[in-house]
Amino acid sequence: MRIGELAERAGASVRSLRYYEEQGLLTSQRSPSGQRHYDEYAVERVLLLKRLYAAGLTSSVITEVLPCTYAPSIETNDHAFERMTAERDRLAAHIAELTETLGSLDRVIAMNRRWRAEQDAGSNRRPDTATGA
Amino acid sequence: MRIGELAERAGASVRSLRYYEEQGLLTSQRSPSGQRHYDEYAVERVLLLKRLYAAGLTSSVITEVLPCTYAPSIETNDHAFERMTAERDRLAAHIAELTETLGSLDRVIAMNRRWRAEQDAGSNRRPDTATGA
DNA sequence: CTAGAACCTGACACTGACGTCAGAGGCAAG
DNA sequence: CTTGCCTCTGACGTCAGTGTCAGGTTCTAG
Repeated sequence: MRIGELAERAGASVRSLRYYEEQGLLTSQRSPSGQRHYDEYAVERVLLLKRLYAAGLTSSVITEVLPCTYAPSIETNDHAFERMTAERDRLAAHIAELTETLGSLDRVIAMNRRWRAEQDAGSNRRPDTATGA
Repeated sequence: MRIGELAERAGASVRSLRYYEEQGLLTSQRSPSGQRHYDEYAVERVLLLKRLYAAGLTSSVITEVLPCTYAPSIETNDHAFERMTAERDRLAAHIAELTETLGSLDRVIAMNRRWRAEQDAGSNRRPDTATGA
């Protein structure tokens, strides 16, 4: 399949796919005329890349980590494996933090709901202390 | 307290604090000479700002949302409240996605662990299909 | 064959939350 | 008064992923 189809099927822009290749994250077979051709695996691969990007990994980090998911030769893998687990932990911590923030938002929302309920009951304290920050 | 102390106590850079003020997210009393002075509440406020930024909110979104946590007059609040709940939902969805990604990483790590266990048992299939992407 | 769509490389633009530097003024201690 | 640290404004730099435009080639349908 060519780049346009891959882009559509993986939900990425053509520009992004070329960028991923430029970063060494995606490979392609080139036709004699220079056009990129991909196999079916590429779709999954791009989806994974998108997820890793969404998880806050940078191109270079993904570069370090990808060998883990691709060609698991023990040699290339030692560093990649370490990096992978490190990023896993970082992500887990980040999720925990976001979950706390979600809790803060929920508290603020709850307080506002209460205020809206007593709309004209004339209570007016500062909610700052309720953010849990 | 002056900006340097606030920065230290809130774990932000001086540059960031000035930026927050520029974005209308943080206010300060100015001394006659123009120096910024903050009260105790500012620390909490900056911590909240940091969390919101970490949650992926942009300055303009925080601007829309902040009235909710600050001066809950019903008027300013209507839009802010909507935006707040919308952002809450967005954050929840994002956390869900990150959690899935975490699962993907865990699967990849688990596979790698197995490979490392059978180090020389000569099995060599592609792990691509195990990413769950 | 020909029109139009898709592709190529290369390069510059943009966004957003800062870092950082420049040049100038404020402020407490010796 | 001076030394040294803190602060001020203003402006430009950075990073990373992507949009977008330019100018040219390649594929495909009619």
